[in-house]
Amino acid sequence: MAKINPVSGFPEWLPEEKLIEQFFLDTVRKKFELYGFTPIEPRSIEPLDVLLSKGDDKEIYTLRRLHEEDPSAPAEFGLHFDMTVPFARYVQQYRGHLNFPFKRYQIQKAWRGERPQEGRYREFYQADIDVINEGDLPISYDAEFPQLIHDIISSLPTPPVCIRVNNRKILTGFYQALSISDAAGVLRVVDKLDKIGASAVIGSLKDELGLSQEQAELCLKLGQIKSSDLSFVKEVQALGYSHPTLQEGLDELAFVVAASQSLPQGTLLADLSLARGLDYYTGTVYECNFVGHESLGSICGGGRYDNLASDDKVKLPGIGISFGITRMLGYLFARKMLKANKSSPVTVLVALPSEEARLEAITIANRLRSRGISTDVNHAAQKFGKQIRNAERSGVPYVWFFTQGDASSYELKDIRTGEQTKVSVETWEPKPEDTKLQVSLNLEP
RNA sequence: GUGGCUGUAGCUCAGUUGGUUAGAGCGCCGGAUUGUGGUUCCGGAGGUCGUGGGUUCAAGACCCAUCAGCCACCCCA
Repeated sequence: MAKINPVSGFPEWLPEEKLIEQFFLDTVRKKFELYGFTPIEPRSIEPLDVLLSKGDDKEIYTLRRLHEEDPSAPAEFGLHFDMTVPFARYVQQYRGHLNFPFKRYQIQKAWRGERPQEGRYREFYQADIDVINEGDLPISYDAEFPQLIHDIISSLPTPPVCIRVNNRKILTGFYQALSISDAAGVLRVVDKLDKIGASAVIGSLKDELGLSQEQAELCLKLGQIKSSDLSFVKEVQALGYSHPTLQEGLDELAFVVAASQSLPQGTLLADLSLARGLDYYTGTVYECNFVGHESLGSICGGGRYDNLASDDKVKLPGIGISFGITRMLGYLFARKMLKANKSSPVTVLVALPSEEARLEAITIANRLRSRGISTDVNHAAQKFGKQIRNAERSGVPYVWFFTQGDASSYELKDIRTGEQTKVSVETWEPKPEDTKLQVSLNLEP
């Protein structure tokens, strides 16, 4: 092998980190199933025209064969950059085999060619849930997602989440009432309010989009409205403009906010500057941050799309959100904020007293394994001190000692307490906390 | 994709205006401790200074390119 180097944007975890990642993925998966979502795993590649169908400004990794007949021909396939667009294709393709409303989850890697930095990678896990229906999808589905997001984040060893929510109809309806034609442009600018500030938003709206001073100020005022309860409705109405789409959006957002009032204070915030990507969202949009770690950016986001999977005859509206698992982990790992109780799946290390005793050690290990206890045999007949140290370094909680040919000699040392007791290979059981990976959040550093 | 900062042992970092054999702490390995870890003490290994090229009598220090990490833009998980 030639030079070994990392590849920019393609993170690789160490074993302890991978165990933690697996813990995150498992936790999320169980919650998804708890809420009634069913797994699918569409292929990682899509025809380029599918990937580009909702916008052509994507940074896509394309795919080609080394021995292609015509190496200069344009690539036909690309790696998917999210789960939603391929899901829409999947639903259309298998519609006859699916039951609606179809609630599915996908936990897969996605690839984007963007320039990497912390929290932004070229290869990363997304944990994605969507519900899609034929005909109409009631607003009550929109209202379920904040509860679900809060439940999932609460079950992970991360900082608490703040879920910001908005409805695109409020923004587009309001802009129509103001006779603004370039709604998408305004969305893009107002979405940056938190980052660039009020005066820069006004400036961009006027200089780049040609809005009048009055239009720009009204767009800004709308975007500055935030509330954790229903008071945003009156604030919007106080601006003095009405439009059917605007009213529809207000009603929907009010429903979502009202349904989420049982969440802890500060978890849900109606934020009328929130717009998100321009490609397919048509109604409710969500975006989530870790409280106190806003610089990381959004760790979960999504929304409602009414037209993504629809064709001329049948409407297939859907709502989906995606959790940025790799983004969270990269950030938490870099700050050493995650602590695990073990760094190896092994529960028991059988100490090897001599090379001649190896077969017996393997027999002991296999007995334990047959009862579901993850067991390893030390690789060499080292001094016991070293064997204990090996266990300690791998995060293995127990070391099993025996004298060759003497089944009554079995003793088990808990290396966390130093305690050593006589045990039987047929009856000893580890405590649940010994076998189960536990990850905790360390906010101190 | 655009712009900026950074890159010296496994890790965190020193390294004078370019000058001979590149250092420290932690970690790692061995021993004290003759088969039961974590403390202490003693000893040891480990670096073509990210990589490639250039300037110079001389480059870890300067220049160029490239790769990687981070930051801002862009976009979003």
